Amino acid sequence: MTISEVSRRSGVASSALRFYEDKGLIESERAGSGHRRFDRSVLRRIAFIVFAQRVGLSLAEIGVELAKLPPGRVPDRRDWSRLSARWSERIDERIDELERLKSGLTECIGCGCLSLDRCKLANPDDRAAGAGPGPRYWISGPPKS
Amino acid sequence: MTISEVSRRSGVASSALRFYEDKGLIESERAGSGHRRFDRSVLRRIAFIVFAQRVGLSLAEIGVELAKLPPGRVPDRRDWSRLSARWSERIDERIDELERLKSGLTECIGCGCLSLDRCKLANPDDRAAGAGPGPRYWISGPPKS
DNA sequence: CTACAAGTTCAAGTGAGCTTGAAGTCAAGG
DNA sequence: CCTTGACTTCAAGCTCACTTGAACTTGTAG
Repeated sequence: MTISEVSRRSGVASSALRFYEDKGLIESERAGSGHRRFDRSVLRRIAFIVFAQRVGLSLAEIGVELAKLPPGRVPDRRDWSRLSARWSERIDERIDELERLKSGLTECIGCGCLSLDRCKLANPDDRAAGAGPGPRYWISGPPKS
Repeated sequence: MTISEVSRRSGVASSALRFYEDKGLIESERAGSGHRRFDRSVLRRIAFIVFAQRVGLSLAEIGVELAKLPPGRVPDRRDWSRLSARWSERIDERIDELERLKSGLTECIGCGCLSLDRCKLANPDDRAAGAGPGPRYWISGPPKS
């Protein structure tokens, strides 16, 4: 398939596909002309990438996951489901967080408890500031996750 | 409170606080020295900002929400809960999406259906590509949301 | 008075995830 | 032969959410 066909069928812009290839997330061969030719199996890979992004993984993390697929052959159902297993956890964690946020939103911001340095919801690890850059460690802890 | 105290109590870096003030998300007065002095109520505002970010709102969207708070007085419980109401929807949508992703992950990527231009899960609006930049319209539809 | 920490502004840098533009190549149709 | 359009590379640009650095002023402790 040409890059434009892959783009059309996947909904991902050609520029993004080249970008992904650059990053090693997908592969292609070259026609004599130098044009990319993609195998149909790339569509499933792209699907995985798109899904994983929605789940909240970075492209780097997605790359790590994709690297676990068997090299040299087209991955089958079981290869994919092995990868998928780790997602479920991730998704559940995220859902849990959202549930916590939802209740915190009424129980915590609505009431008077939200002093931020006290509130268990906002600050579950009781961390002081300065333990890292910006607010991004908040609520779900340091980004080992 | 000084900026460093707000930073310590909120867990948000001073630079981020200045950034938020620049963006109009928080306010301060100035001591004779030109140093910022924050009212205690800013902590709740910051809490709201941090929470809202975790829920997935951009700072711009958060600004719009915060602008709905009554001007000229410290917001009370009811002011906050009015804002919060719209969150619940947003959170629920996001949870729904994650649930869909979770099932799609086993039902769709695991099996053979994931052709991306067909799969209802990946492409619920049956959109062709080219309808926008990048893969970001995927799965949850165009960003009117 | 001297340090020094903490504050200020403003400009520039960072990283993620792409997009856009310039300049050029290649294949097919008229 | 000429145009058109799809492709190529490479560099630069963009948005978001901040961070960092330079240069400077203020407040506090000894």
